[in-house]
Amino acid sequence: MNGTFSCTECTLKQCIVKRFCNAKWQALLSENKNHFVYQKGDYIFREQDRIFGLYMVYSGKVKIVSTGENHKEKIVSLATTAYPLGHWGTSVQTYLVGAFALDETHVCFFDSDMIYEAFMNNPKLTFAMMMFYSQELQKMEVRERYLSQMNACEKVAEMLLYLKEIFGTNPEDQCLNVILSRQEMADLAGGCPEQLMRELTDFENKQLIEKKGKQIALTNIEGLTEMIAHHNLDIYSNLWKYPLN
Amino acid sequence: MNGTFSCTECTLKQCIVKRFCNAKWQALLSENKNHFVYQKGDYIFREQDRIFGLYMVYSGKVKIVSTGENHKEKIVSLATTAYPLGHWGTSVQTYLVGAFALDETHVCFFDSDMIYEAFMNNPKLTFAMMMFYSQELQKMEVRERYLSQMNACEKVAEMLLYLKEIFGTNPEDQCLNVILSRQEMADLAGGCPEQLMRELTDFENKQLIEKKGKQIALTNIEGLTEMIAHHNLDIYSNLWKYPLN
DNA sequence: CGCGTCCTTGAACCGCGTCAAGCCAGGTGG
DNA sequence: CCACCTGGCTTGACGCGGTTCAAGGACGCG
Repeated sequence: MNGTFSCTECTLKQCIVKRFCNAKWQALLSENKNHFVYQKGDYIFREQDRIFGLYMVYSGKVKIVSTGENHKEKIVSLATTAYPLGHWGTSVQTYLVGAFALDETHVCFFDSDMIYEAFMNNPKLTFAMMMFYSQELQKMEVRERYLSQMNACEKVAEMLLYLKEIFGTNPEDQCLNVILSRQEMADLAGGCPEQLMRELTDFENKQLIEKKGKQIALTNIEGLTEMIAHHNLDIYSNLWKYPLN
Repeated sequence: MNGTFSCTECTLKQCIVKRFCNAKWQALLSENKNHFVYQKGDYIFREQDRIFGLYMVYSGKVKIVSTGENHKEKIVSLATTAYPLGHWGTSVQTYLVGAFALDETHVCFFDSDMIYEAFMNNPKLTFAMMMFYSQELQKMEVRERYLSQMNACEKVAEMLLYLKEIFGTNPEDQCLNVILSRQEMADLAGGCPEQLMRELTDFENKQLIEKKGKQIALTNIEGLTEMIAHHNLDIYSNLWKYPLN
């Protein structure tokens, strides 16, 4: 697919391009952008890949990963609709992280030259993008602190709430709208799958969650929140929300 | 001090304002900015303080901290000349982190209204600031991964190299150009002072460093780098450098 | 039906944080 | 000028949490 999705006709209200570009630039970007579709399990880009432009998620679910020794992965963040991917920059030429589709994912792609011109001609777009990065960085700083101070059980609780914040839950059965392997959940919580397992069964015994096959229902969100409240996360309620609302 | 330091006459080449504002805006900002001096031990701002504008470090040494339960601090980053402090934003009204002077520190302060106008009228300034945040965020993502995978000894090595990267070493005796308490080093490495101590004495026995009172001399930087190289930090060499050079 | 992959649980080891006690240095007051 | 005191530094011993290792179970697919 190429250029089949028009920005001017796009109904995505959160999109930063849609919101902060004037009509002329919306049309210009729309004409020249690409629209790609990735299947569950595809890499959108990998660590060390060259950067050619800016990816914006149109729909779907993405994990952002960084790989350590022995190919041990850490999921450093999650992305969905309206999130930029991989933090495009001009001085760093290659991605330091990888982006992986957890589900069928549609992305818009703006090549570097074009998006640079857009930034130069739409101050509000550049400003909004700066705000986005600035706020993500603030969150990350607080996150660095609490991840270093939480124990395994708290990290798992935090992970579940983070998943809920980004992908949401099904209102009917409270199930998370995403399916991850135990390994992936451990990569996100920052532990090993065995320990993750123990915490999950423990949570189930305490009736905080319910395991339904690969699905997880969050039956007591307040209970989970209380478990980690003492880490000075009163800011938690809006910590992981999309920052430009 | 107020308005005594003129941007137009400033010789600081790294300053983002100096580099990316036109002459007219340099003069305008210069007239209306404030210049503050903080002594060693002063807070520039604390967590939860209201945000009134943007701080830029003119000279000195600053630690950025986040506080957890029982007032346990984590140093989430360090800042020196030309670094913005606290990630000014319009939607978040209060700082999520605190900034603390480790040494006599001079800062320029631009109030929110003024800096907003500057951003709207100087696309290259906004763009450069966006790039700064974008790159800091990338570093932070990789950092989140390796901090979660390193053991105590590696974290201490990483901390020492980070200190060198930001504040540098004295070419004569290789001593770090900054003095921190054991507690602060532990807050930075993400451990307890006792463990930090053990690693430092261990490093000294291995002739990687030398303790000279409160000073620390890095006598074998390559050795320290090798200790953590297996964490896929080949990007380390420029990872913590000031990103806009 | 058989195989493979992931999930799950148990057991053992060990790294590191906690606690406690001694040490050293710098500051203060007699 | 020296004795005392206080706060940070240093080292040792202990115990717990979590990772690792190993084995059995469940599920899906050919």
